[in-house]
Amino acid sequence: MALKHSKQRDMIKDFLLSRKDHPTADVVYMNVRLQQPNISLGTVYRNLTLLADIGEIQRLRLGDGVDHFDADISEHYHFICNDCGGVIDLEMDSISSITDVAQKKFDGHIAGHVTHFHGSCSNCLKQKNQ
Amino acid sequence: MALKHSKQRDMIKDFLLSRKDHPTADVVYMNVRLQQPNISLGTVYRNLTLLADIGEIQRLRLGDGVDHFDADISEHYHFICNDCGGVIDLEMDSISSITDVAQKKFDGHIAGHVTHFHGSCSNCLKQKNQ
DNA sequence: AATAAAATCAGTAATCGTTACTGATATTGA
DNA sequence: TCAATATCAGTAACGATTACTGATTTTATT
Repeated sequence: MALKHSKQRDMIKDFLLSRKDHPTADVVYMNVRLQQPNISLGTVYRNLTLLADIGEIQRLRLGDGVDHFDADISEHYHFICNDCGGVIDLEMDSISSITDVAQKKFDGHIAGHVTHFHGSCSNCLKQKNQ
Repeated sequence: MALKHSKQRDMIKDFLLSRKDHPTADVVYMNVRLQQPNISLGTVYRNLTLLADIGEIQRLRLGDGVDHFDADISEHYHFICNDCGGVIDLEMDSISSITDVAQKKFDGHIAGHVTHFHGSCSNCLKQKNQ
């Protein structure tokens, strides 16, 4: 039952730590394979799921049908560009009070919320205005 | 190019209107099939997508890997029970100001947000306390 | 260091939700 | 009534993810 150390898991975590763009399992696979050519896609999926389960990384479901992964587990919010599909971390004040707003008239217990924002990133805005 | 009327599309929309629990495509399929036994699952998917595209229904991505559909297109928020998986409409004050909070330090354009809440519904809370 | 239990692996097959294709059918404007 | 075409049922294909299998690593114990 105890977790054993694995080189593959380390490489996956290290790769995620090196990226700020929240890659998908497939992107992780393609990149880790550069250093570890015979790693299996199943290993990537298994370790991403394991790392997310033990809380070392975050699994992001941003509505594009593909899971993204983020080694930054601090509470923060994401922006998805409708035009280029890019994912960007947002620097913003806390909105955790929305949980209280939702709790007010609800008789169950609200443990948390999932929020992300969408629109056009500054790069795509520039391109449109030309 | 013009949209033609279809009995199947009507039945799908009517079924969605009759439900408050945001069913998945498969649930729509199983139920509409009771009245229209030879309807195809592809037809259900195609019409759900079409209805969502023209804004007559809402497609909900709640993080469980399956799309849910809602004939109520007014702005409202959803609660997903971590225990039973049920989806419930929340009655709550507007939180649309979170878009402004996110916009403040962001140089792209934020068009909107996607939010849902999770925790334990009142039914599951009761069962745990027994 | 040698050993043994078991976690992890690579490789591959299977699953699941969804989409695309095809020839037949239904709807609609003329 | 007719022709154009949107929609259909049925089925095959797809992409993301998970499960399976026998081989390999890791790790605690000698």
